[in-house]
Amino acid sequence: MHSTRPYRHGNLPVALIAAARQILDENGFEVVGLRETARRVGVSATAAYRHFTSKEDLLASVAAEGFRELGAAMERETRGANPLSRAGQAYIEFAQQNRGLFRLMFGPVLAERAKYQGLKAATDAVADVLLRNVADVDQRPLDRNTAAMAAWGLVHGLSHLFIDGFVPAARALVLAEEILVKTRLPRPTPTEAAR
Amino acid sequence: MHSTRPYRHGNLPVALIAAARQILDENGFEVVGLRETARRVGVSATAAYRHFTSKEDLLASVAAEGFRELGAAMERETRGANPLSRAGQAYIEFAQQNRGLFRLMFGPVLAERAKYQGLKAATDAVADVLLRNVADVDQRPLDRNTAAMAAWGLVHGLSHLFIDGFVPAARALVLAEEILVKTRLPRPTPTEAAR
DNA sequence: TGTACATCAGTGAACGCGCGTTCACTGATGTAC
DNA sequence: TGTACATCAGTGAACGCGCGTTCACTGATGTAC
Repeated sequence: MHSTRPYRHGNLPVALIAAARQILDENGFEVVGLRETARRVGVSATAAYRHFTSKEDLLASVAAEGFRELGAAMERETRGANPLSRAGQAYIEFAQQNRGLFRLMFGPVLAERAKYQGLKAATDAVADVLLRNVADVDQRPLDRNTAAMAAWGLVHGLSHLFIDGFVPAARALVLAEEILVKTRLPRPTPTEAAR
Repeated sequence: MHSTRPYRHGNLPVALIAAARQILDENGFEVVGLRETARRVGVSATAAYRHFTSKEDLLASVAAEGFRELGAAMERETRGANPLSRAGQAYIEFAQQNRGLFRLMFGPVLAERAKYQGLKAATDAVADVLLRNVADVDQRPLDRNTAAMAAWGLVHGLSHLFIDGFVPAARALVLAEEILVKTRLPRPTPTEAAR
C-alpha cells in the first residue's frame, strides 16, 4: 500500500470489477451497488463514470469476466477422458465457488444481455464447450443440439439447487460426480448401461 | 369497488400476498417491496405489520403458496402415462408462467428457509412428487434418490435457462417436451432406447 | 336490548438509510512547439 | 529542455428517490353483563 495516494489510480476499471466481484461473492447475492463498489476501491462513487457508462455497464463487464473464467475452467477439463462430464463438474464447482457472480451471470439483473457484446461472446463460448463435447456421448434419441441443451439444463439446475441450499453443501459435489460420471452425460451408450 | 371504504379490509393477508405475487410476475424479478405491495392493495405500509412480522415473513408466505401451486400442478400430471416427464413439463411451465415468483421460491431472497415451516413443508412436497415418480422409469445405474435429484436438476435448470432468456421463449416448451418425453426422464430403459 | 369496555386493524408522520446519477470543479498528465 | 495548453481521471456536494420499520394514535368491532 502506498502512503501517498497517487492521483491516478493505475487501473481503476480492473479494480472496480474485482471489487464488485468480491462483494458479489461475500453476500452471495446478484445485486451489488456502484457506490459500495467504489467505496471498497477507495475512490469516489462518481469516478466509476469515467470508465463505465452506468452501473449496469460495470456489472456486464463483471459478468463477462465470469463467463470467460467459466469457459476456461470447462475447456481445461475437456482434454482427458469423459470431457462432457468433467466440463459439467467444472461448471458446478464454479457455481459453488462463485455464488453471487454465478447468479449475476445468469440472473435477471442483466436483462438486456444483447446490449453488451463482450458478455454475449463469453456466454456463447460457454455454451459452445458443451455443444462440442456432446459429440463424445451417445445422444440418442436426441439430436446434438437438443442433447447439449439437456446437458446444460442438468448441470445448470444442479448448480442452482446446490447454491440455493436445496442440497446440503457437503453432499453436492459427490452427488454431482455420481450423476455426471455414472450416467456419462447426457446418458450412457447402451453398452455402457449394461455394465 | 365500494364507494365507502370499509374500515376493516376483509382479508388483508390474502390481498397482500396476491399483490406481492402480481408485482413479482410483472417485474420478473425476485425482489418486491413491502411498501409497494401495500400501496397496490390501497392500504398504508404499516398495516402489513398487523399480519406479518416483517417483509421477509410476507415473502415466505408468497413463496409457500407458490410451492403449493407448483406441487398441485405436478401432482395433477402424475395420473396418466409418463408421470415423471409430465410432472417435469408442468414444473417448467409453472416457471415460465410465474417468473418472478419462481425466482423468489428458489432464490437467495429467502435465505433462511428453515425459519418458515409452511414454506419448508410445501417445498418438500414438490421434491416428493419427483421422488415418488422416479420409480416409474429405469434409474440405472443411479439409486432412486440420486435419480430423483438428476431429474430435479434437469427440469430446474431448463426452467432457469428458459426464464433467463438463454433459449428463445418460442422454442422452450417444445424443447422441454422433446427432452423430457423422448428420454423418459431421467433416461429410457434399454428397450425404449432401441426404438 | 343497551351499555361499558377491551381488543385490534387500521392510520400518518417520522427515523435513518443507501441508492444511481448529474454537476461544476480541480489538478495531474501528456503533448506540441 | 522549457513552456503553454489540451486532455482527462479524479473530487465533493447535491438531486430526488424508495425503502423497512417504529411510534403514538384513532376508531370500528366484538363481548360481558
